[in-house]
Amino acid sequence: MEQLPASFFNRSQVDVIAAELLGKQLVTCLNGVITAGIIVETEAYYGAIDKASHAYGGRRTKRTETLYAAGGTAYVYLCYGIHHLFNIVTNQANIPHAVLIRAVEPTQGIEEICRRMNRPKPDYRMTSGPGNSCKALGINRKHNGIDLLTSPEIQICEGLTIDPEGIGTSPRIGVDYAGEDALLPYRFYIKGNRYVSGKVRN
DNA sequence: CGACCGATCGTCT
DNA sequence: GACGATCGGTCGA
Repeated sequence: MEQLPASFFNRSQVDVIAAELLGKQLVTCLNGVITAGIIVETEAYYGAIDKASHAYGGRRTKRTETLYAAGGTAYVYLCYGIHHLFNIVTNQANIPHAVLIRAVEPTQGIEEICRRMNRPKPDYRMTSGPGNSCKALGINRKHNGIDLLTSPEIQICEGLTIDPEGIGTSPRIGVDYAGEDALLPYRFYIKGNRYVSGKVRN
């Protein structure tokens, strides 16, 4: 499987990257077990100028430091004390853009994914939502800061080509605190895909 | 269905 | 000491 090059992640428009990540494959290899899925839902976070971003206003803390790494770095953090959320840092170093992976459609290692999610058989809810996607693919805070271009554990690879008309957009989910920035159309998803989270799927 | 609520903890104030 | 870029269960209609 062919990995995406650094030039894909180093670009300056994170919303364009978020849309183009739809259809790509997110692959993990943990203890020799491969699990993978097609990315079907993403959100773009525009860094310093985006009130919904952890790096709004150039905010730099121990946690957000990862966002300032070069494009292609993994940013993983714990949300609500329970869920891990996986992001891909984009743009050049010191520009804290990131794409949140909100849902994937499983393609490899489905039995292992069922085991991790404690389900007897495959179910479209298994990998719907950012917390579930992380758990299903075995991603956790240990992966924060790793370079996706060279890591043996997590890779982003070529996948399906998605027709622009098959892509839906909407405001981002769960960012009401961001004022007017909560309205920006920075959520992207594959229209009609079963694994897309939330109500808006078409 | 939709609305509500509890779980649970790292991070920042 | 407060608060989430969430999830799954429960309750009522």
